[in-house]
Amino acid sequence: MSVRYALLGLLAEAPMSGYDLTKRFEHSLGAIWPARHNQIYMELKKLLEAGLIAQIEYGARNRKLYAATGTGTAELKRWLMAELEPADRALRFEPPLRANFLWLLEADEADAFLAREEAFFRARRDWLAEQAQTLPTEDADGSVEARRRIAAVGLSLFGDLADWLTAYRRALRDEGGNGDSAASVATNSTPHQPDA
Amino acid sequence: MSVRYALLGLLAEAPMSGYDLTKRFEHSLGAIWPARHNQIYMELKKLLEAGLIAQIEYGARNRKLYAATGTGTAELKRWLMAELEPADRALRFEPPLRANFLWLLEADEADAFLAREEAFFRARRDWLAEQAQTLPTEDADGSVEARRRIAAVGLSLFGDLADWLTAYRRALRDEGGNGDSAASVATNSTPHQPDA
DNA sequence: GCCTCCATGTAATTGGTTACATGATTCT
DNA sequence: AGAATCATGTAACCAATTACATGGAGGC
Repeated sequence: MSVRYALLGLLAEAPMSGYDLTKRFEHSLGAIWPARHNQIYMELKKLLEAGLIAQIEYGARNRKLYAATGTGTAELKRWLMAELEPADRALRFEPPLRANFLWLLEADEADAFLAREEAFFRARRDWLAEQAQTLPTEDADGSVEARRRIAAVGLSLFGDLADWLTAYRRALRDEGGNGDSAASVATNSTPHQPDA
Repeated sequence: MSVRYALLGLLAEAPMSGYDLTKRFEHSLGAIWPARHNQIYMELKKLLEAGLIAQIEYGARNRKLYAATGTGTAELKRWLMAELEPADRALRFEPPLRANFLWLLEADEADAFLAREEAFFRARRDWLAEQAQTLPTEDADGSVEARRRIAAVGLSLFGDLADWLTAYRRALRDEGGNGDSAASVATNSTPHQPDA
Protein backbone atom coordinates (compact mmCIF):
# COMPACT_ATOMS: atom_id res chain seq x y z
CA MET A 1 0.00 0.00 0.00
CA SER A 2 2.65 2.49 1.04
CA VAL A 3 4.64 1.89 -2.10
CA ARG A 4 1.56 2.66 -4.15
CA TYR A 5 1.16 6.07 -2.52
CA ALA A 6 4.86 6.78 -2.56
CA LEU A 7 4.85 6.34 -6.34
CA LEU A 8 1.77 8.47 -6.67
CA GLY A 9 3.46 11.18 -4.63
CA LEU A 10 6.62 11.14 -6.70
CA LEU A 11 4.60 11.30 -9.89
CA ALA A 12 2.55 14.18 -8.54
CA GLU A 13 5.82 16.02 -8.14
CA ALA A 14 7.18 15.41 -11.62
CA PRO A 15 6.64 12.96 -14.49
CA MET A 16 8.94 9.96 -14.31
CA SER A 17 9.45 6.47 -15.65
CA GLY A 18 9.54 3.24 -13.65
CA TYR A 19 13.27 3.32 -14.02
CA ASP A 20 13.53 6.85 -12.61
CA LEU A 21 11.31 5.87 -9.70
CA THR A 22 13.48 2.86 -8.99
CA LYS A 23 16.50 5.15 -8.80
CA ARG A 24 14.70 7.49 -6.45
CA PHE A 25 14.09 4.57 -4.11
CA GLU A 26 17.69 3.49 -4.35
CA HIS A 27 19.10 6.89 -3.61
CA SER A 28 16.85 8.33 -0.96
CA LEU A 29 13.41 6.89 -0.25
CA GLY A 30 14.72 3.37 0.06
CA ALA A 31 16.46 4.28 3.31
CA ILE A 32 13.09 4.45 5.04
CA TRP A 33 10.93 2.34 2.74
CA PRO A 34 12.62 -0.02 0.29
CA ALA A 35 11.04 -1.13 -2.97
CA ARG A 36 12.44 -3.09 -5.89
CA HIS A 37 11.95 -2.44 -9.55
CA ASN A 38 9.48 -5.24 -10.10
CA GLN A 39 7.20 -4.13 -7.32
CA ILE A 40 7.36 -0.62 -8.70
CA TYR A 41 6.35 -1.74 -12.19
CA MET A 42 3.50 -3.79 -10.79
CA GLU A 43 2.15 -0.91 -8.75
CA LEU A 44 2.45 1.40 -11.74
CA LYS A 45 0.26 -0.96 -13.68
CA LYS A 46 -2.37 -0.92 -10.93
CA LEU A 47 -2.22 2.86 -10.59
CA LEU A 48 -2.66 3.18 -14.32
CA GLU A 49 -5.66 0.86 -14.36
CA ALA A 50 -7.19 2.79 -11.50
CA GLY A 51 -6.75 6.03 -13.42
CA LEU A 52 -4.61 7.57 -10.70
CA ILE A 53 -1.70 8.08 -13.06
CA ALA A 54 -1.45 8.39 -16.82
CA GLN A 55 1.23 7.55 -19.34
CA ILE A 56 2.16 10.83 -20.95
CA GLU A 57 4.99 9.81 -23.24
CA TYR A 58 6.67 6.89 -24.88
CA GLY A 59 10.40 7.38 -25.47
CA ALA A 60 13.48 5.57 -26.69
CA ARG A 61 14.33 2.15 -25.25
CA ASN A 62 10.72 1.53 -24.32
CA ARG A 63 10.82 4.30 -21.77
CA LYS A 64 7.35 5.16 -20.47
CA LEU A 65 6.79 8.46 -18.75
CA TYR A 66 4.00 8.64 -16.18
CA ALA A 67 2.38 11.50 -14.32
CA ALA A 68 -0.29 11.67 -11.63
CA THR A 69 -3.77 12.58 -12.80
CA GLY A 70 -6.09 14.96 -10.96
CA THR A 71 -7.92 12.00 -9.45
CA GLY A 72 -4.59 10.58 -8.40
CA THR A 73 -3.49 13.73 -6.63
CA ALA A 74 -6.84 14.00 -4.88
CA GLU A 75 -6.61 10.40 -3.75
CA LEU A 76 -3.12 10.98 -2.39
CA LYS A 77 -4.33 13.96 -0.35
CA ARG A 78 -7.17 11.89 1.02
CA TRP A 79 -4.75 9.16 2.02
CA LEU A 80 -2.42 11.58 3.74
CA MET A 81 -5.09 13.15 5.88
CA ALA A 82 -7.70 10.50 6.41
CA GLU A 83 -6.15 7.08 6.30
CA LEU A 84 -5.10 5.41 9.52
CA GLU A 85 -4.20 6.73 12.93
CA PRO A 86 -0.54 7.45 13.64
CA ALA A 87 -0.72 4.36 15.87
CA ASP A 88 -1.06 2.25 12.75
CA ARG A 89 1.99 3.57 10.91
CA ALA A 90 4.12 0.70 9.72
CA LEU A 91 7.42 0.45 11.54
CA ARG A 92 9.94 -2.35 11.29
CA PHE A 93 13.50 -2.49 12.52
CA GLU A 94 15.16 -5.84 12.19
CA PRO A 95 18.63 -5.15 13.65
CA PRO A 96 17.53 -4.82 17.29
CA LEU A 97 15.38 -7.90 16.85
CA ARG A 98 18.44 -9.93 15.98
CA ALA A 99 20.56 -8.34 18.64
CA ASN A 100 17.98 -9.41 21.17
CA PHE A 101 19.04 -13.01 20.83
CA LEU A 102 22.77 -12.60 21.11
CA TRP A 103 22.85 -14.20 24.53
CA LEU A 104 22.73 -17.50 22.64
CA LEU A 105 26.18 -16.94 21.16
CA GLU A 106 29.66 -17.08 22.63
CA ALA A 107 31.00 -13.71 23.73
CA ASP A 108 33.40 -13.39 20.80
CA GLU A 109 30.77 -14.40 18.26
CA ALA A 110 28.32 -11.88 19.67
CA ASP A 111 30.92 -9.15 19.59
CA ALA A 112 31.86 -9.93 16.01
CA PHE A 113 28.21 -9.83 15.04
CA LEU A 114 27.60 -6.47 16.67
CA ALA A 115 30.78 -5.00 15.23
CA ARG A 116 29.71 -5.99 11.74
CA GLU A 117 26.23 -4.55 12.16
CA GLU A 118 27.52 -1.37 13.68
CA ALA A 119 30.07 -0.80 10.93
CA PHE A 120 27.40 -1.29 8.33
CA PHE A 121 24.91 1.17 9.79
CA ARG A 122 27.59 3.72 10.49
CA ALA A 123 28.72 3.46 6.87
CA ARG A 124 25.17 3.72 5.68
CA ARG A 125 24.63 6.83 7.72
CA ASP A 126 27.75 8.40 6.21
CA TRP A 127 26.62 7.39 2.75
CA LEU A 128 23.34 9.19 3.31
CA ALA A 129 25.20 12.28 4.49
CA GLU A 130 27.25 12.18 1.30
CA GLN A 131 24.18 11.70 -0.85
CA ALA A 132 22.62 14.76 0.75
CA GLN A 133 25.69 16.83 -0.04
CA THR A 134 25.67 15.94 -3.70
CA LEU A 135 22.08 17.09 -4.12
CA PRO A 136 21.64 20.14 -6.37
CA THR A 137 21.22 23.52 -4.71
CA GLU A 138 18.54 24.58 -7.19
CA ASP A 139 15.11 23.40 -6.18
CA ALA A 140 12.35 24.46 -8.51
CA ASP A 141 9.60 22.18 -7.29
CA GLY A 142 10.68 21.37 -3.77
CA SER A 143 11.66 17.82 -4.59
CA VAL A 144 15.29 18.37 -3.66
CA GLU A 145 14.20 19.70 -0.31
CA ALA A 146 12.09 16.57 0.19
CA ARG A 147 15.10 14.39 -0.50
CA ARG A 148 17.12 16.42 1.94
CA ARG A 149 14.54 15.79 4.63
CA ILE A 150 14.57 12.08 3.97
CA ALA A 151 18.32 12.15 4.29
CA ALA A 152 18.00 14.03 7.56
CA VAL A 153 15.74 11.48 9.16
CA GLY A 154 17.77 8.61 7.75
CA LEU A 155 20.86 10.15 9.25
CA SER A 156 19.42 10.29 12.71
CA LEU A 157 17.78 6.90 12.60
CA PHE A 158 20.82 5.09 11.25
CA GLY A 159 23.05 7.05 13.59
CA ASP A 160 20.96 6.02 16.56
CA LEU A 161 20.99 2.42 15.50
CA ALA A 162 24.74 2.43 15.16
CA ASP A 163 25.12 4.08 18.55
CA TRP A 164 22.78 1.61 20.12
CA LEU A 165 24.85 -1.23 18.70
CA THR A 166 28.01 0.35 20.12
CA ALA A 167 26.38 0.56 23.53
CA TYR A 168 25.17 -3.02 23.30
CA ARG A 169 28.67 -4.14 22.44
CA ARG A 170 30.25 -2.27 25.30
CA ALA A 171 27.68 -3.67 27.70
CA LEU A 172 28.42 -7.22 26.63
CA ARG A 173 32.12 -6.59 27.06
CA ASP A 174 31.71 -5.13 30.53
CA GLU A 175 29.45 -7.99 31.48
CA GLY A 176 32.05 -10.58 30.59
CA GLY A 177 33.48 -11.05 34.09
CA ASN A 178 30.39 -11.10 36.29
CA GLY A 179 27.13 -12.90 35.87
CA ASP A 180 24.76 -10.05 36.57
CA SER A 181 24.93 -6.56 35.21
CA ALA A 182 21.32 -5.81 34.52
CA ALA A 183 20.24 -2.23 34.03
CA SER A 184 23.72 -1.23 32.94
CA VAL A 185 22.72 -0.46 29.38
CA ALA A 186 19.21 0.77 29.69
CA THR A 187 20.14 3.93 27.87
CA ASN A 188 22.29 4.84 24.97
CA SER A 189 25.48 6.01 26.52
CA THR A 190 27.14 7.53 23.45
CA PRO A 191 24.53 9.48 21.58
CA HIS A 192 25.64 10.64 18.19
CA GLN A 193 25.78 14.36 17.82
CA PRO A 194 23.43 15.65 15.20
CA ASP A 195 25.65 17.48 12.78
CA ALA A 196 26.09 21.11 13.61
CA MET B 1 10.56 -14.86 8.51
CA SER B 2 11.69 -12.55 11.26
CA VAL B 3 8.64 -13.31 13.34
CA ARG B 4 9.45 -16.99 13.10
CA TYR B 5 12.91 -16.47 14.55
CA ALA B 6 11.72 -13.97 17.12
CA LEU B 7 9.35 -16.60 18.49
CA LEU B 8 12.06 -19.21 18.44
CA GLY B 9 14.32 -16.86 20.38
CA LEU B 10 11.73 -16.08 23.01
CA LEU B 11 11.00 -19.78 23.43
CA ALA B 12 14.69 -20.56 23.74
CA GLU B 13 14.73 -18.15 26.65
CA ALA B 14 11.77 -19.58 28.53
CA PRO B 15 8.74 -21.77 27.77
CA MET B 16 5.68 -19.73 26.83
CA SER B 17 2.26 -19.98 25.26
CA GLY B 18 1.03 -18.21 22.15
CA TYR B 19 -0.81 -15.86 24.42
CA ASP B 20 2.31 -15.01 26.41
CA LEU B 21 4.23 -14.42 23.21
CA THR B 22 1.51 -12.11 21.96
CA LYS B 23 1.84 -10.07 25.16
CA ARG B 24 5.59 -9.89 24.76
CA PHE B 25 5.10 -8.39 21.32
CA GLU B 26 2.56 -5.92 22.63
CA HIS B 27 4.72 -4.74 25.48
CA SER B 28 8.21 -4.60 24.08
CA LEU B 29 9.16 -6.37 20.86
CA GLY B 30 6.27 -4.86 18.96
CA ALA B 31 7.88 -1.45 19.10
CA ILE B 32 10.50 -2.61 16.61
CA TRP B 33 8.74 -5.55 14.96
CA PRO B 34 4.97 -5.86 15.30
CA ALA B 35 3.12 -9.17 15.12
CA ARG B 36 -0.48 -10.07 15.80
CA HIS B 37 -1.80 -13.07 17.64
CA ASN B 38 -2.96 -14.91 14.54
CA GLN B 39 0.39 -14.65 12.82
CA ILE B 40 2.03 -15.85 16.01
CA TYR B 41 -0.20 -18.93 16.21
CA MET B 42 0.41 -19.71 12.56
CA GLU B 43 4.16 -19.48 12.95
CA LEU B 44 4.03 -21.63 16.07
CA LYS B 45 2.30 -24.31 14.06
CA LYS B 46 5.02 -24.20 11.42
CA LEU B 47 7.80 -24.23 14.02
CA LEU B 48 6.19 -27.21 15.68
CA GLU B 49 5.89 -29.10 12.40
CA ALA B 50 9.52 -28.33 11.64
CA GLY B 51 10.55 -29.72 15.02
CA LEU B 52 12.14 -26.43 16.07
CA ILE B 53 9.87 -26.11 19.10
CA ALA B 54 7.92 -28.64 21.14
CA GLN B 55 4.74 -28.48 23.15
CA ILE B 56 5.76 -29.29 26.70
CA GLU B 57 2.51 -28.84 28.55
CA TYR B 58 -1.21 -28.54 28.15
CA GLY B 59 -2.86 -26.40 30.80
CA ALA B 60 -6.20 -24.92 31.78
CA ARG B 61 -8.20 -22.97 29.19
CA ASN B 62 -6.49 -24.78 26.34
CA ARG B 63 -3.20 -23.17 27.21
CA LYS B 64 -0.33 -24.75 25.33
CA LEU B 65 3.18 -24.24 26.58
CA TYR B 66 5.97 -24.40 24.04
CA ALA B 67 9.75 -24.51 24.32
CA ALA B 68 12.55 -24.47 21.76
CA THR B 69 14.13 -27.82 21.00
CA GLY B 70 17.87 -28.39 20.58
CA THR B 71 17.46 -28.30 16.83
CA GLY B 72 15.50 -25.07 17.18
CA THR B 73 18.17 -23.36 19.22
CA ALA B 74 20.84 -24.51 16.78
CA GLU B 75 18.83 -23.18 13.87
CA LEU B 76 18.40 -19.84 15.59
CA LYS B 77 22.15 -19.55 16.11
CA ARG B 78 22.74 -20.36 12.49
CA TRP B 79 20.27 -17.69 11.45
CA LEU B 80 21.85 -15.07 13.67
CA MET B 81 25.33 -15.59 12.36
CA ALA B 82 24.95 -16.78 8.82
CA GLU B 83 21.81 -15.42 7.31
CA LEU B 84 21.94 -12.24 5.30
CA GLU B 85 24.31 -9.32 5.22
CA PRO B 86 23.56 -6.31 7.42
CA ALA B 87 22.69 -4.55 4.16
CA ASP B 88 19.68 -6.80 3.84
CA ARG B 89 18.18 -6.10 7.26
CA ALA B 90 14.55 -5.17 6.93
CA LEU B 91 13.86 -1.56 7.76
CA ARG B 92 10.61 0.29 7.27
CA PHE B 93 9.55 3.67 8.55
CA GLU B 94 6.27 4.91 7.25
CA PRO B 95 5.96 8.31 9.00
CA PRO B 96 8.69 10.09 7.01
CA LEU B 97 7.29 8.55 3.86
CA ARG B 98 3.99 10.28 4.48
CA ALA B 99 5.58 13.50 5.59
CA ASN B 100 7.42 13.57 2.31
CA PHE B 101 4.23 14.45 0.46
CA LEU B 102 2.96 17.22 2.68
CA TRP B 103 3.71 19.85 0.07
CA LEU B 104 0.42 18.76 -1.50
CA LEU B 105 -1.59 20.08 1.44
CA GLU B 106 -2.48 23.56 2.60
CA ALA B 107 -0.14 24.96 5.23
CA ASP B 108 -2.63 24.53 8.06
CA GLU B 109 -3.52 20.98 7.04
CA ALA B 110 0.12 20.01 6.87
CA ASP B 111 0.80 21.50 10.26
CA ALA B 112 -2.13 19.70 11.81
CA PHE B 113 -0.94 16.46 10.30
CA LEU B 114 2.57 16.86 11.64
CA ALA B 115 1.36 17.91 15.07
CA ARG B 116 -0.76 14.80 15.31
CA GLU B 117 2.06 12.52 14.26
CA GLU B 118 4.53 14.19 16.54
CA ALA B 119 2.25 13.95 19.56
CA PHE B 120 1.71 10.30 18.91
CA PHE B 121 5.37 9.36 18.63
CA ARG B 122 6.31 11.46 21.61
CA ALA B 123 3.61 9.71 23.64
CA ARG B 124 4.78 6.36 22.39
CA ARG B 125 8.30 7.14 23.42
CA ASP B 126 7.15 8.08 26.91
CA TRP B 127 5.06 4.95 27.11
CA LEU B 128 8.14 2.86 26.33
CA ALA B 129 10.09 4.69 29.01
CA GLU B 130 7.34 3.88 31.49
CA GLN B 131 7.24 0.26 30.41
CA ALA B 132 10.96 0.01 31.02
CA GLN B 133 10.56 1.39 34.52
CA THR B 134 7.96 -1.14 35.51
CA LEU B 135 10.20 -4.05 34.55
CA PRO B 136 11.31 -6.22 37.46
CA THR B 137 14.79 -5.66 38.89
CA GLU B 138 15.40 -9.38 39.28
CA ASP B 139 16.72 -10.96 36.12
CA ALA B 140 17.44 -14.63 36.39
CA ASP B 141 17.80 -15.47 32.74
CA GLY B 142 18.66 -12.12 31.17
CA SER B 143 15.28 -11.72 29.56
CA VAL B 144 14.47 -8.58 31.52
CA GLU B 145 17.73 -7.09 30.38
CA ALA B 146 16.79 -7.91 26.79
CA ARG B 147 13.50 -6.09 27.20
CA ARG B 148 15.32 -3.14 28.66
CA ARG B 149 17.53 -2.97 25.60
CA ILE B 150 14.56 -3.06 23.28
CA ALA B 151 13.07 -0.22 25.27
CA ALA B 152 16.33 1.70 24.94
CA VAL B 153 16.44 1.49 21.19
CA GLY B 154 12.72 2.18 20.91
CA LEU B 155 13.21 5.26 23.02
CA SER B 156 15.86 6.68 20.80
CA LEU B 157 14.19 5.80 17.53
CA PHE B 158 10.78 7.16 18.52
CA GLY B 159 12.40 10.17 20.09
CA ASP B 160 14.28 10.90 16.90
CA LEU B 161 11.17 10.54 14.84
CA ALA B 162 9.27 12.92 17.05
CA ASP B 163 12.12 15.43 16.93
CA TRP B 164 12.32 15.14 13.20
CA LEU B 165 8.61 15.86 12.95
CA THR B 166 9.05 18.92 15.16
CA ALA B 167 11.81 20.18 12.91
CA TYR B 168 9.73 19.52 9.82
CA ARG B 169 6.89 21.45 11.32
CA ARG B 170 9.04 24.39 12.23
CA ALA B 171 10.57 24.43 8.76
CA LEU B 172 7.17 24.53 7.13
CA ARG B 173 6.14 27.37 9.40
CA ASP B 174 9.28 29.40 8.67
CA GLU B 175 8.85 28.75 5.00
CA GLY B 176 5.34 30.21 4.95
CA GLY B 177 6.22 33.69 3.70
CA ASN B 178 8.82 33.03 1.01
CA GLY B 179 8.83 30.55 -1.83
CA ASP B 180 12.29 29.12 -1.41
CA SER B 181 13.97 27.99 1.74
CA ALA B 182 15.82 24.91 0.63
CA ALA B 183 18.52 23.51 2.87
CA SER B 184 17.00 25.11 5.95
CA VAL B 185 16.02 21.84 7.56
CA ALA B 186 18.69 19.48 6.40
CA THR B 187 19.46 18.55 9.97
CA ASN B 188 17.51 17.88 13.07
CA SER B 189 17.77 21.08 15.03
CA THR B 190 16.32 19.88 18.31
CA PRO B 191 17.87 16.53 19.09
CA HIS B 192 16.26 14.81 22.02
CA GLN B 193 18.62 14.25 24.89
CA PRO B 194 19.16 10.60 25.66
CA ASP B 195 18.13 10.26 29.28
CA ALA B 196 20.95 10.76 31.68
C1' DG C 1 32.13 -7.80 -30.44
C1' DC C 2 31.48 -7.25 -25.61
C1' DC C 3 30.26 -4.86 -21.55
C1' DT C 4 27.53 -1.69 -19.02
C1' DC C 5 23.66 0.82 -18.19
C1' DC C 6 18.96 1.85 -19.57
C1' DA C 7 14.46 -0.01 -19.43
C1' DT C 8 10.54 -3.12 -18.66
C1' DG C 9 8.19 -6.85 -17.37
C1' DT C 10 6.01 -12.04 -15.57
C1' DA C 11 5.41 -16.07 -12.31
C1' DA C 12 5.69 -18.34 -8.11
C1' DT C 13 6.06 -18.02 -3.43
C1' DT C 14 6.24 -16.21 1.19
C1' DG C 15 5.14 -12.89 4.69
C1' DG C 16 1.65 -10.26 6.91
C1' DT C 17 -3.11 -8.20 7.63
C1' DT C 18 -8.11 -8.23 8.16
C1' DA C 19 -12.08 -10.40 9.19
C1' DC C 20 -14.29 -14.07 11.24
C1' DA C 21 -15.04 -17.42 15.00
C1' DT C 22 -15.21 -19.81 19.54
C1' DG C 23 -14.76 -21.49 24.21
C1' DA C 24 -12.97 -21.37 29.29
C1' DT C 25 -12.15 -18.89 33.61
C1' DT C 26 -12.24 -15.18 36.82
C1' DC C 27 -14.10 -11.02 38.74
C1' DT C 28 -17.93 -8.15 40.17
C1' DA D 1 -25.75 -13.02 35.29
C1' DG D 2 -22.71 -10.30 32.62
C1' DA D 3 -18.22 -8.39 31.55
C1' DA D 4 -13.41 -8.76 31.13
C1' DT D 5 -9.59 -11.43 30.31
C1' DC D 6 -7.42 -15.71 29.01
C1' DA D 7 -6.69 -18.58 25.20
C1' DT D 8 -6.61 -20.45 20.47
C1' DG D 9 -7.51 -20.82 15.95
C1' DT D 10 -9.17 -20.51 10.27
C1' DA D 11 -9.90 -18.27 5.67
C1' DA D 12 -9.35 -14.83 2.40
C1' DC D 13 -6.76 -11.37 0.84
C1' DC D 14 -3.03 -8.11 0.02
C1' DA D 15 1.91 -6.76 0.12
C1' DA D 16 6.52 -7.94 -0.86
C1' DT D 17 10.39 -10.91 -2.28
C1' DT D 18 12.84 -14.07 -5.34
C1' DA D 19 13.68 -15.93 -9.49
C1' DC D 20 13.26 -15.69 -14.19
C1' DA D 21 13.38 -13.19 -18.66
C1' DT D 22 14.22 -9.86 -22.48
C1' DG D 23 15.70 -6.17 -25.48
C1' DG D 24 17.80 -1.45 -26.92
C1' DA D 25 21.54 2.08 -26.93
C1' DG D 26 26.10 3.84 -26.11
C1' DG D 27 30.99 3.38 -25.02
C1' DC D 28 35.42 0.88 -25.68
